[in-house]
Amino acid sequence: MAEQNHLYLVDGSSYIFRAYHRLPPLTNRHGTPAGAVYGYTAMLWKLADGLNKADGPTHMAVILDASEETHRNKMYDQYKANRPPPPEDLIPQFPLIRVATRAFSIPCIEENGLEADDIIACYTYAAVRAGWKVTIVSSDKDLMQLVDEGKVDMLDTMNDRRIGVTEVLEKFGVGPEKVGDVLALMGDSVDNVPGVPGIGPKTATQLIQQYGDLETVLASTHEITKPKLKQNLIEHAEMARLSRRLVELVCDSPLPEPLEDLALKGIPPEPLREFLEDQGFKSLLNRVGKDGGASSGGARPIDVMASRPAPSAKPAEKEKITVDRTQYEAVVTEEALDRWIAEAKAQGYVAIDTETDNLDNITAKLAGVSLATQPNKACYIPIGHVGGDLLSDAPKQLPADLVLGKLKPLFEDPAVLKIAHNLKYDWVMFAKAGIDVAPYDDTLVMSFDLDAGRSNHGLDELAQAHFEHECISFKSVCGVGAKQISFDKVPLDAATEYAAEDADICLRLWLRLKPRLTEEGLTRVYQMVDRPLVATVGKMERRGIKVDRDYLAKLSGTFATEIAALEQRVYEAANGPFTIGSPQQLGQVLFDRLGLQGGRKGKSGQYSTDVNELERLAGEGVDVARLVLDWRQLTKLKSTYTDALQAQINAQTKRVHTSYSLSGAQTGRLASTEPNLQNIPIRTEIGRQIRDAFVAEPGHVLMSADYSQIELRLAAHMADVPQLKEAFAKGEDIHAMTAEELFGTVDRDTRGKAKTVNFAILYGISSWGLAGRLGVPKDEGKAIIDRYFTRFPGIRAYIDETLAFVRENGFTRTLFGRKTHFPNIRAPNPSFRAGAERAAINAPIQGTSADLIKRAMNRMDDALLEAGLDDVRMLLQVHDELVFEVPEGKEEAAASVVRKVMANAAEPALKLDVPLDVEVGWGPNWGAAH
DNA sequence: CGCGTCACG
DNA sequence: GACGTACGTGACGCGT
Repeated sequence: MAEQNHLYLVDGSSYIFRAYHRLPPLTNRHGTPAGAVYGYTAMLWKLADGLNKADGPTHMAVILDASEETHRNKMYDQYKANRPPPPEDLIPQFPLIRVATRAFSIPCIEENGLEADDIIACYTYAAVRAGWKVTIVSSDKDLMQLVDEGKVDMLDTMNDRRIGVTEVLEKFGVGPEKVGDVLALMGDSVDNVPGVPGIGPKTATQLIQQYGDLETVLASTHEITKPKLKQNLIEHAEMARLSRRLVELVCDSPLPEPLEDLALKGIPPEPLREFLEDQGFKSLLNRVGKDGGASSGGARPIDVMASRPAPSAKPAEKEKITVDRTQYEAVVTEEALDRWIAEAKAQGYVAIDTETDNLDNITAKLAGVSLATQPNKACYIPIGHVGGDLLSDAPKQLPADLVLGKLKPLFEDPAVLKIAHNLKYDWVMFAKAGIDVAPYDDTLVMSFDLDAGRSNHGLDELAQAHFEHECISFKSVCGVGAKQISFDKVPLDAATEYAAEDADICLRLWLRLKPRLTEEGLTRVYQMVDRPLVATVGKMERRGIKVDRDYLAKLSGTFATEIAALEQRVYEAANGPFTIGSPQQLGQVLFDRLGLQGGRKGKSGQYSTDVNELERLAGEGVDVARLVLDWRQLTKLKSTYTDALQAQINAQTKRVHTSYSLSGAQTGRLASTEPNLQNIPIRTEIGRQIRDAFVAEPGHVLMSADYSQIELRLAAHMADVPQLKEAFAKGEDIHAMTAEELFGTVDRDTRGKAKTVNFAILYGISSWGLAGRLGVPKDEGKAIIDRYFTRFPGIRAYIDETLAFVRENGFTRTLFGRKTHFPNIRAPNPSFRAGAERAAINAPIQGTSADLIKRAMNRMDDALLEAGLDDVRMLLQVHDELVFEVPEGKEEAAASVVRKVMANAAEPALKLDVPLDVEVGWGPNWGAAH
């Protein structure tokens, strides 16, 4: 039985865009990063399911746009130039299209230099010549040119509508063979095809109906009576001809794969099941095998985002892997490099890692780049290696310019997902080389979002924890201590094993962690908050902040003099010299030599000499104690700030570049290191001087914007405390209001106490601790807490609910879904347990605050750009504060944008019951900006 | 490398 | 009744 073959050509690229915007669950204001892929998967299933049915496919292929420029760009550089970049949460879905298609065992075709429309045209003509029927699965009006009665039709799966000649006539008023002429006249704003001004669909159709084709219209302008139309046709004749060529489909290119290879053989369940499990598409998963494809009840939306109660009290089972390092390849020829790049493109994702000569990525130079496309399939591309010593030559390697020139299109290819572990480091390295890595995933950030509080997130540790695999250690490759060598001196074979393994492990980790994000309800915080932050923070680190070295040196000198004077006075008062900086010696001097009373010994058997103890003694009139306190303050300021900060000024940029750890704080906060710019003094006048060393470039000011009492506001919202919410709404003094509620009167004393109590609440209160802080008996501390809970019952409920949840689940969540795990919440040791409980009460509040400022940071550069303030630069984040460098004269404009972005950071995901108040100030330096 | 101390939010 | 005495960080100096 010679049934007629029927080829279905799926326009994958256009489908995913429409699915993203139009699928019902995706009108959801957050979007879901797998939503468009889900729609695509469901659509593909429905189509492939039609095998053996009337008018169903016998052959099928998905056609994609290769990202390269096409001949149309050469004709017209404005072609598709007005396309906005795809939405951020759509980008990571592009590569998944290929993965999904492969899961159905359906060919996926793309070709450099050809758009999907052209490939579709080529296949359509070829199939028609072979006597086949063709259905083009798309609703792109350009493709309507291909429709042919009884041979070629289109299928718009969004509306489940067949498009034949009748439908084309309906839409264009002309047959398919004239559609190109109509399009040429009316233009196409989506592809930026110019057309002729003043001519829209109606006029274009009317003209083509009257004259037959474009050339005849252009040759007949003398007959046209409307003067403006006539003039436009004459003036823009060339644009119309150009437009005609732009909409012309290429139909004579060789087929990348022969027609017969597109035969549909049903849907083998296995790769499909794996893909659906990986994506967490549960309702589709239920259909695998069960109905053998019978159910085409359409795609039932959607459980992508359904956050099932996660069994996350215990981490997932280990999965033992076998790493075969002999399969790794050192890439030293152009042919090999091209082969790896092609492999990565075909795969749609690639794990990457960079090796450098230096850990400081602001000054480091690239030693090489490793890629991994599949487990055990990884390579290392050396580009900056030198000889191991003066006598040996550099190994054979490709020129760095050539390698980076070839990697750039891959690393910037929107259809290829780049995966790295701690991408921020690599991102900065590539940014220096003019490469903007995108789209990307970061397995460090994924691991942090999934397992904060119950796991470390280093690649080597994760390899051990997830795969029972021991990575080659950096030390074994580069050595330790004085004998340590930089990576660019490591011999090529050892470098390849080490570097390729990192990319290999990273890829395997990604495969393992990715599906857990949806399963555990973490896609939002990952996709919308932490993942974009990699690039946001990378930019800030590269910018750095200017520090006035001379000023710091002067301050160091002043401190040194004062410290020396204090030392002499301490020795006099203590009857002899000793090492003041040694708590051990100081304790002995105070409590043994001087015989002071009340020395407390801790578990180390050492006297405590901390600030509380010394303050107590100083209050009792012990001069040494006061002198030591002053000495400590000054030595701390000198060693940690005035001296250390000078050494941190980068020789190349003359600025200080901190590094922000994205996984540093379990609550979701950032942590700043080398140097820590989140603990620059402010609380004392003498320490505050250090802030004046942070300055703006000439012609600029530093601007500081900070959230006012953000954690208390969030507590008011989350615990639903009407009095607090009302006070914030009215802009009242919140501590005074608390004092009124607690003590019935407001004065300096009660307001101070109320402030302490408010903070105690945020930190997980204990009556003992509060009593100690307030310096009152513990009974009174307890009474105050009881009164607080009576006045603000929501607080009690919040604490009880939070504790009940964390005891049940082992983790807490912020308002945006961020998890923090508390393995100690059921610890037998009561002190561990109590500590976990206090931390668990605090984590949702501190973490939500972190989520908010991160959202603001991710949006800031775009908002500034939109306001024409692209020369305003966000430099630092200090938990509830952002610091900017602003050109003089633009302060007010910048302040307004910054305030707006920060104040609206919760929206549109959340509507808070309290306003977020942002205080903005500026001046020549950080100190003056407050 | 652990501890104590102290800088910040 | 034991436990330890507020949440989250990072850097420095001392002493081992």
